[in-house]
Amino acid sequence: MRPEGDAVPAPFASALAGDQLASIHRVATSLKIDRGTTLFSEGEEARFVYLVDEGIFRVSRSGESGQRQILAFRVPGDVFGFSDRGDYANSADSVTPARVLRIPWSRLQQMMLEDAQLQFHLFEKMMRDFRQAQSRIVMLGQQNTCQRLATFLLDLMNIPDFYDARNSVLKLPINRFDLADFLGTAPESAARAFSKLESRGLVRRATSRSIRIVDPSGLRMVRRGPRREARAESLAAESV
Amino acid sequence: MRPEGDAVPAPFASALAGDQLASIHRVATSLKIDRGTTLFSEGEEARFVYLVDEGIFRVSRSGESGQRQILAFRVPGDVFGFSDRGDYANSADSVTPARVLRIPWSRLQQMMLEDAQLQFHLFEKMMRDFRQAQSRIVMLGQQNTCQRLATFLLDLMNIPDFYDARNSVLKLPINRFDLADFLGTAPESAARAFSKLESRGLVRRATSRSIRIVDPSGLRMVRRGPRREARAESLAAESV
DNA sequence: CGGTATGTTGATCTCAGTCAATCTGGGTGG
DNA sequence: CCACCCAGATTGACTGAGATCAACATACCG
Repeated sequence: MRPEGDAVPAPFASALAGDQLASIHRVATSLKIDRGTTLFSEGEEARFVYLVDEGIFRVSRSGESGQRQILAFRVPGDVFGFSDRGDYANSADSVTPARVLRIPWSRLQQMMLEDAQLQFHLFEKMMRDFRQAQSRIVMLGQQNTCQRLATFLLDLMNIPDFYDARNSVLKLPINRFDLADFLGTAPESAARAFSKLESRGLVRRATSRSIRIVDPSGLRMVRRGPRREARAESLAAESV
Repeated sequence: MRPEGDAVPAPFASALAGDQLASIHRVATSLKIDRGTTLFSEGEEARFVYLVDEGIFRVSRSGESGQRQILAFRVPGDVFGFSDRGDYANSADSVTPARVLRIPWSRLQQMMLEDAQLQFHLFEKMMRDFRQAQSRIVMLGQQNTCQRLATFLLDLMNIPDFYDARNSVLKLPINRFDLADFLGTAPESAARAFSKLESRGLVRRATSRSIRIVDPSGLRMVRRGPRREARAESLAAESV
């Protein structure tokens, strides 16, 4: 069993081999995307799959009552937009200026059947996304707001684009509204969670988009939650 | 866009073709499993993938503090036990007496690379599981306990094994503890949610494992939640 | 028939959602 | 260049859904 195991972020785990990327390029279109662009919406006919080249995308699903759940953020190397019986099950918009490869699903499907190796890469990507989704189920089912925020911050810290480990400065790619919809909380609760982590000396807010990570292992403690059995009192003094 | 769309349950969506099943049988072992048997636990070396033949399995992940989140129940036709960098990320136990095909992952991997069609079937299964996981993210992130229970019941109603549509009787395959860990609530909250649905005349509890579905469309209303805009008062009277 | 595990209900408390009131920083027009 | 504006962020006060603790009911099983 691996010991502590912060999840390895998807983009760095398995990139496509050069020739596979090349064959994808032959059927794909490279697109420059402005910030805030909607690539597709739930219920639309799913004709394209997208491979992120640069930038960040937000994959979300909305209930009829205005609630929105952000399912995942997609960063370079990630693939999204697979069809659910012909239609998109989710929506996707860019959070930053971005560049993607837009791949016709019919062509990709064809290529997957012809190139089992390529298909296997995509299978592994899908497996990773599945794992990631499962981790989010645990987060939403078991953790309180502070723990969720700690989890989110620790996940981001694995991505060099966002975390300057030298200065312990973490750049947040999203605003509080998106963060709240990702964590499944109200924006106010997200802000309060930041306050709490700050008052415990684990992080320090510089701007709303940039924080200093003061105590990473403290963050990991928060994520794990208080030990229920055996010396629960050591961390039970929540009321600081 | 499809209109109302209760999700099609996994096992009936795409079964493996006969010859593919046959080739899997050649490398797999069919196992009879007693109720309550642990197939594997988180962190163990992931040497086998499992295909459910009969019975129900529980896939779960546990935090250090004793909390357990049930990620999914697996029913006949479902595949589970894929490795996360060599190890199982989750645990799996049988909830009923069961029968599975145990497939060595190395052999399956090999077969997937040789038979792109077979691999594609597994890819589609994985995609469906991924979708299912995303739906659970939405459930846990956005819905209250009653809505979660309604969602669960409606999902079960799509599986003929559990739902006798003729008599509107739904068999629950699990106890309240498992249900609670699945819904991400306390067992008491699950019981209270049942009470509430019953007091609203949507279901009737026969035994703790068998309920009569009185008003399916009412259940769907609960799942959707109150319309926030436009005539919110029509359903806002929660305090019955 | 006890006896234990499960299920339900009641009472209380806590966390997080809601509403409202500032506070802040970045962008704009004068 | 500066005053203003406004969306986003934070904090406070209040409230409600759900967790927790405790009591009781029921069912299952030897």
